[in-house]
Amino acid sequence: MQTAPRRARTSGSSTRRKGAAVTIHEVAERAGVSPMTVSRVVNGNANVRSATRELVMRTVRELNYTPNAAARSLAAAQGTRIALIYTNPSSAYLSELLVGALDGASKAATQLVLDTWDHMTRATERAAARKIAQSVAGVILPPPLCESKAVCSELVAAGIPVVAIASGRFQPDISGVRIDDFRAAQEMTEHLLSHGHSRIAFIKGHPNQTASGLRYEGFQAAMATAGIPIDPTMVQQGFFTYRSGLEATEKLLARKKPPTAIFASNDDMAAAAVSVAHRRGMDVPRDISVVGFDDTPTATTVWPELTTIRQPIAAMAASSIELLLRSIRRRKDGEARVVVDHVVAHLLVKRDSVAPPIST
Amino acid sequence: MQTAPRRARTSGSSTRRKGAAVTIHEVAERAGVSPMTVSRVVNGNANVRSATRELVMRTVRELNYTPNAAARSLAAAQGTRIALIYTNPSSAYLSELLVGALDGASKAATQLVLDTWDHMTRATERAAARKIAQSVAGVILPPPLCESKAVCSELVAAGIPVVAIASGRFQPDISGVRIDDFRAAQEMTEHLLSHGHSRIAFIKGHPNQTASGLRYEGFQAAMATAGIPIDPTMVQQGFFTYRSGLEATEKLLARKKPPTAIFASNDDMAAAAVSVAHRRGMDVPRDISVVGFDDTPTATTVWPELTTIRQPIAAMAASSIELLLRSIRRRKDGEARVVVDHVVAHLLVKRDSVAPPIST
DNA sequence: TTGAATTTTGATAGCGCTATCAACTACGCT
DNA sequence: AGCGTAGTTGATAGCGCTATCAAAATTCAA
Repeated sequence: MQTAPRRARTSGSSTRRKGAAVTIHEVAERAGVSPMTVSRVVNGNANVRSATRELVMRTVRELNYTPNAAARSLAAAQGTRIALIYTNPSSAYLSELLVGALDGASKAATQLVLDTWDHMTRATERAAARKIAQSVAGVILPPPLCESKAVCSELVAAGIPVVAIASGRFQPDISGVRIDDFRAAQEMTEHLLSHGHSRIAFIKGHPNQTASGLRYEGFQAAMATAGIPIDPTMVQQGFFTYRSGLEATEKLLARKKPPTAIFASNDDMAAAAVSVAHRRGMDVPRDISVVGFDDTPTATTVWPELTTIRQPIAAMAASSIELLLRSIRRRKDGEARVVVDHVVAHLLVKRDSVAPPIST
Repeated sequence: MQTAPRRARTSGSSTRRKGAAVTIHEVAERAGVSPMTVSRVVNGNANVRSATRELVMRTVRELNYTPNAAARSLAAAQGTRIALIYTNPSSAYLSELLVGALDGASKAATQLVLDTWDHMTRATERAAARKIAQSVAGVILPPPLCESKAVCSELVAAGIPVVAIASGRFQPDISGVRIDDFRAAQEMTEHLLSHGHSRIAFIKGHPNQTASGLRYEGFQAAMATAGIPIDPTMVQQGFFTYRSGLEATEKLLARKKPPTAIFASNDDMAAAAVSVAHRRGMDVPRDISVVGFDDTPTATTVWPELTTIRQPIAAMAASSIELLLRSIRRRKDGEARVVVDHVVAHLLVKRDSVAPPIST
């Protein structure tokens, strides 16, 4: 029990000392164990007798101890840096994603590094993945990067944990944090249905993203349940861009019997739909209802503001970091890679772009 | 010269050692000085002979040394954290701002903390400012927060350095990083003029932001130089929101002799102008040209893509961090507060929303 | 009951950096 | 010359935590 030296410092001459922060030594002393044991408990190491563990945990709670992040990462000599790699174009999430990730990172005292991978070939992506794998302990992959088999496999091969955000498919080997796209699309369709719409058009998302498929399936399911057959000409292929939304909507509204509602797979395309409707002299939502998906800033920028599905991107990013950290620690303790699929709740945000159809 | 122990470790048995990271010791050894001296140089401490300083700096550059953030904040017992406080609503900058700030922060091994101050009264803002001043060493203030006298004065009173981003006015007491809004607006107006436009309408920005005034003045100056009087009814008050742009444009286009070009003080309002024009059956840019300001994602989301002024927000955020860090260090060394006004270059981005007027 | 295999615990030695103060330079002065 | 005084530099001692390995306590088989 190295109580003596401790006492010496505590009562003694320690010239520089931070404010109130409780240290691991104080916890150790109070609990009557060594700092090392406290460290083990705090880090969830297995080899601690459960009686000891509980004693320490209680003390930690009593003293309200929080490990010092700087010291931890210094001692661990394992710069726990996490990379967030994004490909800008489609990513209207970005800012929220960053806010959440940064928040999670600073809570966990982890350094977050950003990387943009634009205009890359499959080969360059592979190379980049290999390179980043050497400098960070974990990677967060928002769409559409998380759909790239090349990137994922390279990262997994390098043995670092990966979390995919908002990826529709639950991939083997990598963990995911996402909403239930299927269910959300279903709810949105039901929402439209409940307003009395039946001629509902759907603008699909980019085919390279699995979420697109799930959203469409959710739509199909709701329509089927309502017993309304889907007119294939009322389903247009989009690519998540405003431009593609414009084109899809033009086709939809050029029909002799246009839809009374348009369900676009994301907000940008929904905004485009509103724009085209306006151009044709239609009022939204009086003449046609339009709904989007994602609740990006676009949804509240356009007028009328869009009814859409909110994904808690920030929270998702934050929990990705926690997830990553947990598996990094686990890996260090030699445990097996654990893959989790974390589904978080979405929310149907009702705004001003939906009304009952005129012809009801 | 404590070379001996150093050698021992270098050649010796050091069981745990991080990958490639260059340490302060390596720099010191190479430069033939003590680690302490390197530390002093890196931290910009004054008491180092300039010959020594340069030698060390060269070595640092040669070895590409980056201080270890964890070790630094552990030793200093004073985590150099800097806060980025934003008020979301108007801030379409956010994501770029964050990317830049994060980049700057990680380069400088500083922790960045984010804070949102929405829906606050002057009093709560004061309180929040006082509180944050205690937990961080510096603050970055993007608009519109940087225009709040209450916040600024509180922060300045607390003695912590503040950098205002993209604030039009150059405030005393706080440093700023911004573009030349006046000049940029002038250039944009000249651009329109050079295409043959003369009936140019202007949609002003929110009156509580100084940049709004400067942009309008730039417009005025260019028109004056061209010898074209400004029709006051062609100048509408906007508030940087899409909605306000909608209303302003409605008024503008309802006139018997509508403008041939609209210069909106930001991209959201310009996008709104495009939308209204479309609704009235006008083609952009054939029937009317529209230009924006800021080059936010909105500019490339709408169709046609907007000609606008690009502010290098990311770079501005990054240099804010550097600026802040420098004055934090300086303050620690007991030097006086230094206020700088850093004007960065803007860029006129020509896209598809401008064409010569039909009636020329 | 005893010895080996196992689990649990603690002492030691840093991680990379900086605060502190002592030591060592120049200088200018009586 | 002798001695401050300011300006530079370095040695020392941690910051709070964890990797490592040895010691101690426990379990289990024989």
